[in-house]
Amino acid sequence: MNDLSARKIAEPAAVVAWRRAAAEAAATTTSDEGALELVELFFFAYRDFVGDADRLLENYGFGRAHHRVLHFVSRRPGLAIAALLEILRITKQSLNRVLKQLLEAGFVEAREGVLDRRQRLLYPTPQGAKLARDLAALQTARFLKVMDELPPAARGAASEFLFAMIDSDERERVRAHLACAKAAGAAP
Amino acid sequence: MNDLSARKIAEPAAVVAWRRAAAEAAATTTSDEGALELVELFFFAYRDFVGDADRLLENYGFGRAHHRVLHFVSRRPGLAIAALLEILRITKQSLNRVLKQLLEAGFVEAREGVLDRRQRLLYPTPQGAKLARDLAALQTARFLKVMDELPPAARGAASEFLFAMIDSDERERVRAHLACAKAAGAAP
DNA sequence: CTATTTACGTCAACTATATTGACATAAATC
DNA sequence: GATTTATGTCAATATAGTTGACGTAAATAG
Repeated sequence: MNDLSARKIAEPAAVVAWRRAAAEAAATTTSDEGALELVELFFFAYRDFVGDADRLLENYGFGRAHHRVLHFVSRRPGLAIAALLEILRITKQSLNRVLKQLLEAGFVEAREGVLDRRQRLLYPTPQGAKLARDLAALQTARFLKVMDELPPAARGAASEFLFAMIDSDERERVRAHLACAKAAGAAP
Repeated sequence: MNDLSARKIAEPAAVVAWRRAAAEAAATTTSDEGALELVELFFFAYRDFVGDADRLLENYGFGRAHHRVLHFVSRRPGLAIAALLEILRITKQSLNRVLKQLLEAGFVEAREGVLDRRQRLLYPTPQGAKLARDLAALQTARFLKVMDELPPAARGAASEFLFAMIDSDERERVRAHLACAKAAGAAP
């Protein structure tokens, strides 16, 4: 029932039907009704997207908050507290509780900054890096499957679409952040 | 700074640069690194997407939970409790707190089911319908702006992409739900 | 060199959203 | 008449967040 290889064969009926409906709805311009559908689709898509990781996190006694911290620390090793707070948009008090747990459990470690010794730069431990990879694998698997299901022409569009959904005054920051993460990920 | 009309002219630099990068990254197949970027873009996009509504909800002393209930009740008037619980994937105890507040504040009303008198069918009051419209307007505005920024060929792809992101065994349900909401919305 | 600012930690009280578990009621159904 | 179903409710608990106040060490401005 949950077999991935079977899905490709068993499921396209809904996808095909949807593709037709979507194409009709968005043929020329997007209507208000079409936009309302997108609102709901976005809600359902995000719900299922985070659901994958939630189930794995339970085994470690962690929640979504831990996941987000571990993810961004792993993607950007050497991240300072302030930078992390800005990404997550939470208060330092809220971060501190989950971060402390990750530090104590040995999934993240903090090193004194070399340029600025007030900073505590965050790094994943080997254990933390492994969990981050496992979590990321679940989520990238969903995207890779989606890309496989989508017609090739629509693949780049997904990325453009998501980027356009971000507040315009935040996009540069996000782009810089992604570039930084890409550089960090390429090294080891 | 937050002027919508100005954005169209002031902002496309980032969008254009991104479009090129996205096209390159997803030219043939989507790599693991590309999928990781999508994971983060999805996070940031959702964060900003719900942020709009959050600010409006504050004026009413409501939170996201109230928003979700009000949204689905407004989109599907006559929704039964059990159906709403399945959509939201929360427990009835959790729903009850939020729903009670919406009922007391006069944004939602419950009527006894005619076919099954055990059911409490939920309807938005005129006041609730107005708030739901205002909230939806914020979110559809974001989508409409995005669709405007995107090349026409990419517009249908957004909908397809989001639909494909939903758990495959949930898609039929979502599709049915959307069809129902569309029918309800078309009437008045 | 002193004064201020910055980066961070921490204690405390509180809110919002969710959970599990147990029990209650009325209506529908077998 | 017995059971299942749709819903409500009380209680305890967990998670994730908030505001506000205060502390400390290091960087930086005067």
